Amino acid sequence: MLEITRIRASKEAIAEGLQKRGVDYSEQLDETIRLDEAWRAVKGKREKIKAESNKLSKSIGQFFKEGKTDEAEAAKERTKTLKAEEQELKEHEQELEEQLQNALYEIPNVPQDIVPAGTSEEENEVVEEHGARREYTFDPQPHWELAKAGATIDFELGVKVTGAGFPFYKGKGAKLQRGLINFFLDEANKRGYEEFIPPLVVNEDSGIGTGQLPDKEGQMYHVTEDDLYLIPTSEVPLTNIYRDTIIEKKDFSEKMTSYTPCFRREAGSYGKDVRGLNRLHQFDKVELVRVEHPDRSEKALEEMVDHVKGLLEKLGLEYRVLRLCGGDLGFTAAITYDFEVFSAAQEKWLEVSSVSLFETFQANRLKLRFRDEDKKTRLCHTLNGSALALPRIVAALMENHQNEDGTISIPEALQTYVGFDLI
RNA sequence: GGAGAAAUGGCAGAGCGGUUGAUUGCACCGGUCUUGAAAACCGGCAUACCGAGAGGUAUCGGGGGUUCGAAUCCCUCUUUCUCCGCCA
Repeated sequence: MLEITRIRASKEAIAEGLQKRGVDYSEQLDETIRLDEAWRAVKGKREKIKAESNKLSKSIGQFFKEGKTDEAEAAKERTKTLKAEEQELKEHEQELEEQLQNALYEIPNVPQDIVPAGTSEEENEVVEEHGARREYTFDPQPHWELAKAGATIDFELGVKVTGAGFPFYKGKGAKLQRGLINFFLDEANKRGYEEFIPPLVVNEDSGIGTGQLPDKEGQMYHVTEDDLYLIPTSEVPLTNIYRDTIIEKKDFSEKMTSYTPCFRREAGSYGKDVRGLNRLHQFDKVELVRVEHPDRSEKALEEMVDHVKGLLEKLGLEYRVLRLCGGDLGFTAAITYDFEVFSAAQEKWLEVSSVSLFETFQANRLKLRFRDEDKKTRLCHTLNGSALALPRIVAALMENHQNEDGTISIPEALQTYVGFDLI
C-alpha cells in the first residue's frame, strides 16, 4: 500500500511511474486525494466538536464536586446536541476512511526507474545469461518421463491420494528434495540468514500484511472453519514476524530464511505449462526475507541476486536473469529479478526464483518501522526472494544432467547432501 | 472439549465512573557531582492521526454497548494461566 502522504506530495510522478505497468491509474490517484481531503475535513470538524464536549464533561464533574447541580444539569443538556452532531460526522468519517483504504488497496507499487515499461513477459529485460547450452547426442527426455523411468516422482499416485498437482516423491527422488533443501539452507546460513520453521497456516491479518489479501484471495487455500490460510510462500509468515514493530537497533539488517512447503490454488491456470513439476499446488521452497533501512535496500537486493546466481552456478545449470517489466511485476514489488533455467527437453525457460524489493509498500501495511537518528519512526524496506523453489530446479537438474541411458548425474556440490552421484 | 482466573506503557505493577495518557519501581537517555566509574540527586522517556503553531483527537488485548463522562460498569471475541478430559 502506498503512503497517502506520498500520493499527496507527488501524485504526478506516481501516475507516471505506474504507466509502466501498462495501466493508467491517474483517476484512482485523484480519487484517493479527493477522499483523503474529504476525510480529513470531516475528521477535523468532528474532533473539534468532540473536544468541546470533552471539555463540557470535565466541567460537569467539577460542578458536581462543588455541589452546583443546576449548572451541571444545564451542561448535560448541551452535550446532548453535541453528541448527536458528533455521531453523524463520525459515521461519515468512517465511511470515507473505508473508501480511502479500499482505494489505496487497489493501487500497486510504483516501479523503479530502471524497470522497463511493458505489458507482457515479452518485454522483460534479459540482464544476464550464464552457462552453456548443452549439446545432446540423443533425444533428451522431459523430466516426467525420466521420473517415471526412474520411479523418483509419482504423479498418478498424487492424483489418487489428493489430486492433480500434489505429486509423491519416492526413493532417490525424495532424497534429492531433502538434499536440495539442506543445501539451500546451508548456503543461506553461510550468508548470515537466520533459519526459521514458521507456521504453515496464517491468519487474515498476516495475509493483508504482505499483500495477498484482500485482492488475491483465490490464490490461497482458505481453512474456513478456523479462518486461516495455507501459506503460498514462507514470505508471509516470515515477513509478518515484523508486523506492528518498531526496530530500535541502529544498524539493523534482518535476514531470515526458511524452508516450507508452499500451497497455491493456481485457480484459472489449468491447461498451460502444468505438466510434470512445472506448476504444482504444493511445492517446496527455501525463501529469503530481509528487512532493511531504505538506504541499504538496494545493496541488499544486489546481494540476494548474487546469492541466487551462486546457487545456480553450483548446480551447473544454464540460467538467465530477467528484470521484469512493469506489466509483469507483482502488485507489491517495486523491482523484481526473475531467474530462469533452461529446460532441455521442453526447450523453454523455467522460472526458479524471483527476487523483489518492495520498498515501503509492504512495511506500510505491516506498520513495520525503525527509529531514525532524530528519534522519528520511519517505514523500513522489505525484500524477499526464493533461493530456491524446488520443483523446477529438480526438473532442470533431471533434464539437463540426464544421460543417454536414462540415468541422471548429480552435480558435485549436491553429492554430499544427497548421498549418491547418480539416479 | 468442560470449569475457573486474568489481559494496563520496554518490563514489573497501582488504579476499579469524573482534570488518569494513566501513581510507583526497574530499565533506558541527558545533566550535576567525580581524576574516571559507581552511588546519590535533578530532568526526560508510548504510538498514530489532524494542525503552520498553540493545541486537538484516538489508543489501558480486539470489537460493541451503558453514561454528560469509562482503564474502571455491561455484552462479545481473542489470547494467556490453573484444574479436568482427550491426544501426538
